[in-house]
Amino acid sequence: MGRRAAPAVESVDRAIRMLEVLGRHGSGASLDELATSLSLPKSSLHRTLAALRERGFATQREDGRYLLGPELLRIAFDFYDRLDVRVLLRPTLERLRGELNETIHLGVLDGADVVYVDKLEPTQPIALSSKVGGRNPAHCTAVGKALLAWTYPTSERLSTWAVEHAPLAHPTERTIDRPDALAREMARIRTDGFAKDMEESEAGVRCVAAPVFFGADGPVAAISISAPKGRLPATRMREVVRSLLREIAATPSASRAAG
Amino acid sequence: MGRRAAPAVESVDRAIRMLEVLGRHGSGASLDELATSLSLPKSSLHRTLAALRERGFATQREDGRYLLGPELLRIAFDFYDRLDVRVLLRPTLERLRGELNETIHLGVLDGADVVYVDKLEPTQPIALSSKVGGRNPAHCTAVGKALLAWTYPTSERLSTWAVEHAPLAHPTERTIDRPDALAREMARIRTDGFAKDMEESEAGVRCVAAPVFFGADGPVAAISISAPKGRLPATRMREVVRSLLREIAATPSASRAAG
DNA sequence: GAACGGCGTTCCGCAACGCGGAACGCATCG
DNA sequence: CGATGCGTTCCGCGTTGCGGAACGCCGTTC
Repeated sequence: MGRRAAPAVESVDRAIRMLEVLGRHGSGASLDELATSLSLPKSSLHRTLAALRERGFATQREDGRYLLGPELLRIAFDFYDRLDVRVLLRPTLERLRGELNETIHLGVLDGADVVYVDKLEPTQPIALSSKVGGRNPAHCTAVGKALLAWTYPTSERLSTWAVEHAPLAHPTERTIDRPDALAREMARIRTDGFAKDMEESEAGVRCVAAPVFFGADGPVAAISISAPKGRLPATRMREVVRSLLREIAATPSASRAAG
Repeated sequence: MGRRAAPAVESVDRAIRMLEVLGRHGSGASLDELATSLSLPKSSLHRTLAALRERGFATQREDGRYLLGPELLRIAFDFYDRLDVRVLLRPTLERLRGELNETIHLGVLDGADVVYVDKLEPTQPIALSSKVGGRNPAHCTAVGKALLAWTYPTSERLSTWAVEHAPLAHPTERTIDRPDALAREMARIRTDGFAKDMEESEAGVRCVAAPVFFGADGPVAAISISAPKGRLPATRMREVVRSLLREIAATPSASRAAG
């Protein structure tokens, strides 16, 4: 960990570091634990903790240990609920379209389906039938697979999903719907960090997709780029994936928080 | 809202107020919006926001608007995941046993069942068969009903739960298992703020229970007090409920966050 | 195309505010 | 009963955060 520049407001910076430590202690942290892990004198900690307590960002158990407060949780859950992914990701989608000039989709998971919440079309002539509000089976689209891979991050949880929504549709001969093959595909997606759709939902159409997280465990949405097979040979596909991942990484809050 | 005493650390207090405002704007707040809603000069805001940004508690969109940052969400979700309800609520359970000298249970919801994660026994002779780790159908116990009422806060969501876990057990003649009656019971529980079990899971045993929230939307656990019918006539039941609600309210973070 | 308004950002001098060492109060333990 | 370990309080020093004012960069207006 490199040297950090002087914080803009020291007391605020300290307060946040305290919250980070408190967050790691599900059953509370003692003043001393905080003092050693933050290398701060107890009196300073105590003062700042008082400020946090006043606003419900920290609480104190009767035995003295400090906990993360309910207000912080409330604010986070609340914000998460009203996150407007469409507004937040619009600039990113536009940059991607500008760079690649292909169809860009933004989708979320709803049961067995993906629902498209936004779509940008390229200037080149192309007619993909999807539209905002439309649905597709999750397991045969890139957006859907990207969402599934991180929403159900183990084979067990994925297969629970699969049996709940069986039978899985099979729109093309390349659709992956066998449970074991699907599980392997998901594992691969998690390793790679993105999902592909090689004509699995529509003959002649390829897509790549990657999830956006906004700080949560599971993905909030996924972004995909779709194009006719002829415009997405393996080499261009790699470039497109690189652009996609770079733009997501450059979007405030979008990429997965560091573990 | 009454006059607030001088905050322990002004800059920290301001930072928190900023986070609260940011949390209300799912698609970002402009500097001016923050300035007016917090009555602070823009230069001060700017400085503090820089500190928040450095730690990922705020981010800025390319158009300048400020958002709640991913680190705050991460910390909150993370803490919530490792919340140790048993440790956190032990003191509360002990106070309740001290006050009432009855059996106290702490339970969480798991599918169709409640699972008891803690239990305190009274000094008076009584043998309730439950034990830590044990299970009971949720819909016929006070703990379970308290959890269901707020986990599935509408009749629709409750009936989804009910069909998923049908058929519902019917251990005593007073068990409520008809869907419409169950929905009415849940509505009543939400209005009252607590659940009763009038010999619905075991003949001769009454319970009351209330949920604990820890800042989230849904309850994390519920606390119940159980006693033979003879020791819980209507009048004592009211007292017991009052104690229960009071102790939960007095427990840091436990009660529902203000909307 | 000059003037304007609205936005986020930077500067800087004043003093308020946060800083931390030291002492305190209160438990528990040997 | 002294020793230890905890959270808490005090207080004088000087660093740090404060906010008014000015800046730079857009789009809009006339």
